[in-house]
Amino acid sequence: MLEHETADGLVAVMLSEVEAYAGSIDPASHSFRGKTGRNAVMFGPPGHAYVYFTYGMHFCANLTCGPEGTATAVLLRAGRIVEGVPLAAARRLAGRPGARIPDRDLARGPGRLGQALGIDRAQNGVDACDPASPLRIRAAAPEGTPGQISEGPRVGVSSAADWPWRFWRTGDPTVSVYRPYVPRTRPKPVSPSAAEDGTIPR
DNA sequence: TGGGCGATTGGCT
DNA sequence: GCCAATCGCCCAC
Repeated sequence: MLEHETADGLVAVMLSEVEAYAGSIDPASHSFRGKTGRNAVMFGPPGHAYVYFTYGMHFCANLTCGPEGTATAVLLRAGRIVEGVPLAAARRLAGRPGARIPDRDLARGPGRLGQALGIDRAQNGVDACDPASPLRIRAAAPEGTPGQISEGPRVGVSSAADWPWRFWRTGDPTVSVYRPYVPRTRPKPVSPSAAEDGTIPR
């Protein structure tokens, strides 16, 4: 379980889905090509939050897990909000007047989970194992039947997509919908004639 | 230094 | 099912 406490209140999430990323040996990992300003936290000690901004609008959270220097982490893909549901819903609905979101969808997906918890750049690098940290892991008794964990390919990665490093609670309705990687279609041609004569490269 | 594209999402056809 | 939104990262030039 993970919780984030801000001036607005506290939101806690029981994680239902994660993905593993393995540093320099994993072509799909942000840390595959070495240490940069963005991924520096991944190279640090375990138990810290690695937050990245993607698609111009989403903050996704990871927890580093391997020894310092290994740049291994788990992406927090989905979970069930167990505390602070009204606050999580308010964050998810901001800018969308009239919309309604089922509770189970509040943190169903990495971008949604980040928004529901109020995660942003300020949490990058914080020690989630420190009880005094605003963003911290919380011990929780396992729910349901032990051993009900499924595994499968990771979502949205363009390389090593077949590595079965996504793990989720079998049958949990808060697990995100799987979408296989699909290459983006190229931007529309700069001129109709260029498109017709096939000079636009794939 | 420029431009393609991403560990995504929500709205519309 | 398809596509726009939106911006920072990072590789290639």
